[in-house]
Amino acid sequence: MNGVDAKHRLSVPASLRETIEARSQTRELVLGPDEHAPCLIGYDVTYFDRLEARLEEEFAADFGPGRSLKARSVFGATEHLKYDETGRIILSPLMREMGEIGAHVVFIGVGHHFELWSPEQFLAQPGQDPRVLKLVKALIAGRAQ
Amino acid sequence: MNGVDAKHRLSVPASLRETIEARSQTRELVLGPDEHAPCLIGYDVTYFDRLEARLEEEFAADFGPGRSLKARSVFGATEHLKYDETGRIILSPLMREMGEIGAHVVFIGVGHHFELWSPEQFLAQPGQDPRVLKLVKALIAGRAQ
DNA sequence: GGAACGACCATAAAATCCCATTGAATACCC
DNA sequence: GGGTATTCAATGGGATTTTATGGTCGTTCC
Repeated sequence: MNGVDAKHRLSVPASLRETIEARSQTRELVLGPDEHAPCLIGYDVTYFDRLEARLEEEFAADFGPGRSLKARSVFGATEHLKYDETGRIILSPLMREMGEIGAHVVFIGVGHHFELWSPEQFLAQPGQDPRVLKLVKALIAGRAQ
Repeated sequence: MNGVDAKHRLSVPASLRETIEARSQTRELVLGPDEHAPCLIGYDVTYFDRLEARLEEEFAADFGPGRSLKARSVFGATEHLKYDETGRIILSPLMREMGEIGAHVVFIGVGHHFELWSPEQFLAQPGQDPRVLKLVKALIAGRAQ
């Protein structure tokens, strides 16, 4: 669990940075809303580019309204973020709103992408692994002191 | 959300300028009406060229009324705009009219293109992410003071 | 003349960089 | 093994730069 400071800066965990750099050869990541849960979803730029290409292909000859709607819902609220030498990104108001992000954030690695949760939202989510829940609870308790 | 001043100047967000310049090596963008939504749609010039080529392909040897109708609806009222050192474009009366643009504008990046909305029109559009809506509402409220 | 437009300069706020500190995990050595 | 250096991740805070935007001053074209 990492903190979000008064300047809305957030340290991306070093381990995550490592995999991002290995995959994309950049210090960038793409962040956007998750479609189904109150959290943010992030990936390296190569994965984003593949999504983009797929959509482009799918709607190749389609200048119609379907394209516009779909594209907007998929990409409309994503941001490309570079992190600096110390590994920090800045969370925009939009991201903070969509992820319901407060003073702390939980990073959850999920295979090819990762999720960003407010600890409270994470705990409130039904069907979580009790072991993970226990860990997050412990982390929150630690911060509370 | 960026403001449109009394001279109808509008700052293009720096992040968008960056991708435009990376893709097209120019400080230009193409702006036109969206076919199906009350907003403007913008591209870098290379994407515009690709759209043109795609249309050319689709209608190959067909010079009938369908082609010109489509061409008109896609390219009919577009403008090539250069932005200056400070990143501002000037919105013509036509653009302001077609996009129903008033004192403020919402930029939405959508993969290879972007959209320009009047905040009010954006809110009125069905199927939007409620979290984005909430933020835009807050921005409008903030500007209203 | 004067309205519209463009090239500049000015400024406040926000983003970004840079250095310092904390603190935990690891390596090292006796 | 116990205690102590060392490394590096995470973070705090100030300095610096960039962004968005307001304003001024010529120019051009009716």
